[in-house]
Order: sequence, then structure tokens, then C-alpha cells
Amino acid sequence: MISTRKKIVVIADQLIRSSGYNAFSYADIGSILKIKNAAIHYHFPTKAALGKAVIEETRDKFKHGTDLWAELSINDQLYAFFDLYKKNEKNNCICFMGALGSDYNSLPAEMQEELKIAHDEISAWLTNIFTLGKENGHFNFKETPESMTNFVTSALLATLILQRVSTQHSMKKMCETLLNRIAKKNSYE
Amino acid sequence: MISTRKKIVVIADQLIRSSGYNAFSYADIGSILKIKNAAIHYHFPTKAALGKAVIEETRDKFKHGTDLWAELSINDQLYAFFDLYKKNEKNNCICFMGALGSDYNSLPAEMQEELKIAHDEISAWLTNIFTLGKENGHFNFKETPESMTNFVTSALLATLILQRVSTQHSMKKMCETLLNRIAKKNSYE
DNA sequence: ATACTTACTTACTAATAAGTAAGTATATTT
DNA sequence: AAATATACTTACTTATTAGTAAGTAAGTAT
Repeated sequence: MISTRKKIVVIADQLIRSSGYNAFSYADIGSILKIKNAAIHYHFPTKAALGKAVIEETRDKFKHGTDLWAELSINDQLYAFFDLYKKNEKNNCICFMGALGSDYNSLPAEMQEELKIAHDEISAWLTNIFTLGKENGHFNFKETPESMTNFVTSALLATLILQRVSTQHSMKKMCETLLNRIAKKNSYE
Repeated sequence: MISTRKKIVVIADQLIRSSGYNAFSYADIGSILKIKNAAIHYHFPTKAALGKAVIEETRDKFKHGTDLWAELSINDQLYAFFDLYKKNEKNNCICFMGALGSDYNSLPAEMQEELKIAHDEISAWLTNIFTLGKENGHFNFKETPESMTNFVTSALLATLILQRVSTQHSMKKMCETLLNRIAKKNSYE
């Protein structure tokens, strides 16, 4: 049995990533869950608190997910990371960083801070993957791991956004292009 | 002397790219221009019409800009394109495609259509640059020009967004990385 | 001189937003 | 059995939103 609180966060997350933070209201969530406006305020006094909770939940999920991948090979961990974006593509959602980063200046301060922390955590994880992959010879690229992290997260974030505007953007193709640049041999797929 | 109509479009453009389409109101524009709400409605009956006008203006500026570049070398035209993003970086603005693409599902239909046209025009121009550059040997990359266009526009769009969230993203570095991948020799800067 | 257009202002409406105060039913604790 | 906490609903407030109707001052055309 999932708590109402949890359900609210899940729906808010979907609304943020499909319509944007400033485009959804408590009424949208209420009508989906068949509860009143005030019930959502009971769990999250302000919209900022709800927005922050969505980012926290995303951080938790990422931490939990990457912990589960820890026993996989470096290659497979990178593929698993790519799969997160392919899943978003399938659900017609952009990633939370694309959704909230583009609205950054209109976000409440507590969400801005939380978003920065989330970005740093994801970047740190991916940079570590690239560092290890380079050390043990699985990966072969000239740039620094940090630079490659910026490169890859940028490409994946933007591909989700641009898919809405044009049919020519495909996550599968983007992942292949990225892997060609990262790995010695493309053993993916 | 700049018309009020033009001023409204310029300010709306800045507001969209700094705060987002759903985060700005006619009141914001009115307070900047010291005119009343209704005066903006006189020029743009609906917010959708204003939003559409902003995209049309951006299309015009791009068309005009690229026409002026037509006599430059292929390399210099690409650098000029990169400079558009560096200018945005300086003004602490994301690009209109990043701002409106991420809010795509909450945009009025007439803006969605206009945005798709704008994307196709920009993609077509850049793809042509890559095609010509490849043909005459200035560029040297394995992917198709179309694929490279997706790659480059994604990287530039996302770099502007992610700069808000992290100091580690630099447009200068991203452009260098991209040029390393595009050109035989990096003659840039 | 009169009619008409342009570019507004004043003064509003209806809808929606986030947020709150007070009450209620149900379960849990003491 | 009484008190308390949980998870809401009802009913509201205040602010802001996009949008409109009617009026006006200044210029332009006839």
C-alpha cells in the first residue's frame, strides 16, 4: 500500500517532467488522486516543499539505483545510466534536470539548492565511472572524465527535450554516438 | 525609435529565456515598459500570440544573421553559430529552444507549431554547413551531417541550462570539445 | 472641419493560483 | 474510556492571472 504522500510526490514528478514546475498546480494532483487541495497542503505546506521533495526522491532513487549497479561491469553501469534516459524517452518525459534546470531562475531557493546537490551527485557518480573505465582500459577517450561527464549528461538531457520538437532526435542513436566516442569498441547492443 | 510592439517582444523574449514561458506575466512586461496590462493586449491579444511572435522574431533574426554570414568561410560560419551561445552565456540566458522545448507540453498549439518550424530551420542551416564542410575537407567526422547537427545543438542547448546548476559547465570548453570532434585541426581561438 | 485610426488608460471580470483555519472521521495510545 | 495523532474535507482568503469593454488623446486622411 503506497502512502498518499508518496503518491503526491510521484505525480508531481511526472507533472514537472511532462509540463514543467510552473505549469502544474495542486488542483492537478488533487484531481488525479481524488483528494482535495488542502489534503496536499497537509503533506506539503508549500509548493516549494513539494518541489524539493521531488528532487530528494529523485536523489534517493539514483543513489539506490547506482548502489544496485555497483557489482556490474563499468560498461554495464554506463549502459544502465543510458537506460534511464531511454526509459524517459519511452514515457515521453524529459529528465528532472532538463525540466527544472531550464526553469531554474523561477524556482524557489530551496529547490535551487537541492537541484545543485542532485547535479553534483550525478556528475560525481558518472565521473567516477569514466575515471575507472579509463584506468582499466574499457574506455578510450582523450578528454578528462569530468569533461566527458559534462558532454554526456548534456547530450542526453537535450535529446529528451529536442525529441518533443523534432522527430529526428533519437535516444538510441545519441547513445550509440556517445559510446563510439567513449569506448574502444562499441559492444553496446 | 523602437516601437512599443517591438519592445514588448524583446522583453518577452528575455523573460522567457531567463524565467520561462509559464513564469512571466503581462504585468512583468508592463512594469518594465511603464505601460498598462491592456496596452500589451492591444498589441498581442493573447499570451500565445505574444509567445508566437517571440519565436517568429527569433526566426527572423536567425535568418538575417545567417544571411550576413553567407560570405564567411564554413569554419567562420560555425564559429559565428557558437558565438550565439557564448553571447547567451554572457547574458545569463538559455536559448529559446531550451526554454520553450522543456515547457513544450504546456505551450499553446500555435507556439508548438512555430517552435517546430524554428527547429527545422536551424537544423537545416547547420546540417548544410556540416555537409559543405565535409565536402570541401574543412571538417572531418564520421557521423552524418544530420547526426552531427543533433549532437552539436544538443550540447550547446544543454550547456546553457546546466551552467545554472553547476559551475563546471563552460561554453568555451564545450565549443572546444565539439570543434575537436568536427574539424581536422582546431583553428578556433 | 469631420471622420477615422493608432496607441494607449481606466476599470473591470472570471478563473485560477497558493495557502489557511476550522472541523471531522478513524485509528492509536494511554 | 478518554486523549491524542493522523489524514483528511469544507469553506474560505488573498493574490495574481489572462483577458475585455469602454473611453480618450493625439495624430492622419478625406
